[in-house]
Amino acid sequence: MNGVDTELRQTLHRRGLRMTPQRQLVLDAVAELGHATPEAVCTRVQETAPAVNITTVYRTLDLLEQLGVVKHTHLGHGAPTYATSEHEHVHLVCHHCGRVDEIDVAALDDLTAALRESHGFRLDATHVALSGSCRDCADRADAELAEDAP
Amino acid sequence: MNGVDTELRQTLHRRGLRMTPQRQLVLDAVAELGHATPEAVCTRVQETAPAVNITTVYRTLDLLEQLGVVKHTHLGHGAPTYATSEHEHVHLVCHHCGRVDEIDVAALDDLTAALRESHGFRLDATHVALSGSCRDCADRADAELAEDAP
DNA sequence: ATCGATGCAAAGTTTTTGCAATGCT
DNA sequence: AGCATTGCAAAAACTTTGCATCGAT
Repeated sequence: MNGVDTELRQTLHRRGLRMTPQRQLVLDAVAELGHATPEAVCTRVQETAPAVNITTVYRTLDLLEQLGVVKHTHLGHGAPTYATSEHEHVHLVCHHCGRVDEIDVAALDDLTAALRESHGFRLDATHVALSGSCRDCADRADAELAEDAP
Repeated sequence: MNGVDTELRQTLHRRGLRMTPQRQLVLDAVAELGHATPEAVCTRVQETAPAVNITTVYRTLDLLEQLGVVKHTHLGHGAPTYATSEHEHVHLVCHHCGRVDEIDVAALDDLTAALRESHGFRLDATHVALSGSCRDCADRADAELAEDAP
């Protein structure tokens, strides 16, 4: 029924690990939520299975990441967020309003190539968010500046 | 004697705030350490003044940041790191070995311009680290792959 | 003398760990 | 049945808050 779950079951079996309801639910939650904190994943999972402990969510997220099924991203402030590996993108986080936009990884291709050439550094563009001001907050800041010194 | 401290004293006075030994020490520690966690700053400060509490370090770092004297950066994993505003650079963090390199902000100028044009997003390149593999870890990973499939 | 700054202790958040009980295969 | 997985509780890591005391101006 769910291709992602079937794939996960097989991946687990290959390593002698087991498929459990909790793991299904966590993976489903991550896939649905797009990019979610462990806390958010837990809340979502508990809507279906209230008994699932947040400890299990943390452990499952770690496991799924080791298996390459999900990846976490640091948005800058508090908790990391998890998303399925297919859903990879670069995050633009506004540190004024907290808004998160997503852009294509290709936007960093030039930078990736340059860093590799100049420093031997292999950039993982999806692992960190880029921080700054979104259009709205930047415009608002500009407007306020204009008031002070017209 | 120390220009940074004198400047700080004046900045504080403008807002009716006070210059204290603790604030001097915290600022000095941040300047010396380059990019340091609150914990590391505290340790450094306590080498000179053992009585200084980590609470004060947190409070002082927040204050110094509000004043624009220091800025914090999220390196990806645990605690944020603080550096003086003059010392701004982009961090390259290896998530295999934890190594942190610094590169010039200019390396992201093209990206900054592109994001601003395409999304109205004003990138603050110094606020987040770029994550990936450093040259050594990448080479090591390549070598191991070559062993498995020669 | 005033009022901001500090230290201490305690609590809040987020994440990890140990261990007995559970349940997948 | 065997052993991975889970839940619970406790600890660890990181940060914030309340309050009485201290000290810069």
